Amino acid sequence: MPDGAPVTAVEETYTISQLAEAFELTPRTIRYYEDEGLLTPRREGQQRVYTHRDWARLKLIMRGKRLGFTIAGIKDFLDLYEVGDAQVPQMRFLLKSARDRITTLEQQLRDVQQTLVDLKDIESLVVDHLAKKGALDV
Amino acid sequence: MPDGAPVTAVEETYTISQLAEAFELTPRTIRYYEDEGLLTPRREGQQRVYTHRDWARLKLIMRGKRLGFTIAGIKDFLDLYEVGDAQVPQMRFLLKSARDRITTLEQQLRDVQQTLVDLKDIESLVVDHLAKKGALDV
DNA sequence: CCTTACGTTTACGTAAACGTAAGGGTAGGG
DNA sequence: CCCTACCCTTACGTTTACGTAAACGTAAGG
Repeated sequence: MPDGAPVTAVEETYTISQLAEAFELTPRTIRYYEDEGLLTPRREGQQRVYTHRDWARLKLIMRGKRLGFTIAGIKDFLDLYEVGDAQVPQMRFLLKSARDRITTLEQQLRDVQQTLVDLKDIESLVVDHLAKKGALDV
Repeated sequence: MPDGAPVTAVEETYTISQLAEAFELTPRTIRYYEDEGLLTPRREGQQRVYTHRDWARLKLIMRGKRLGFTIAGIKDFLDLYEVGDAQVPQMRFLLKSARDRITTLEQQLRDVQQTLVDLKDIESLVVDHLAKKGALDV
């Protein structure tokens, strides 16, 4: 190992369109998330430079979207992951936020499970119906 | 029991504002759902008359909203419950819809569960932090 | 008869989450 | 040097899911 080589590898970075393609978004959308404070990429001149940290955040953002959260809701959620450097009153606030969100997620969990039960009932009902009609291929 | 009494009780009905209060919606919202084809109440003169069937549909609508579905998505979902009187091609379509929706719901289930794990981690992390700082009351 | 409380329709307003176009900068390749 | 392919900002357009206001009908109560 040559002298003076950095201990940590040079961090891998991404352009906006690389991120866009990876997450099947448009650059416009990613800039929008920045406007809303969900991402804060470094700048090189005018260009945005994204790191694996932004990548991770985008994964959380996409998950939040699949759960039907609003962008503002996702922002609050992301803030919860930044607990490290918070003072006591701020941490109390975060704790309450986290617990509130846990409550609604537990409701959502029940809703998803019940809906899955309903849909599977419907599915077998339809399959039976089709079977009787002689349209046998499930 | 006097002669000629109806076998089935007179069906209980609701006004729009009764439904609105029960589900914490506004009448405007309920009329909107009608515009979008989610509800089709009977009319008495000009007034809408809702039955327990509409009540049940509204419960499903609210669940769909908690799951982050769009109104159009909820409409498709409600249609699945109306399988009874469908012809074979229509039933094939419904079957595919149901299965698609099951797939995304199973993804949503995983998302909810993972997010709950994350949030509970964060919660205990914050609690520990507060404990160390002497702010002991959990 | 007048007010209050409900219901109705029609229609414009609004917030959220982007899409889309206009106009311009920069780096590399032929 | 020009073209292509990116990047940027600014700003107006669009869809969804209602809110809100106007203008009116009707039945009950004082």
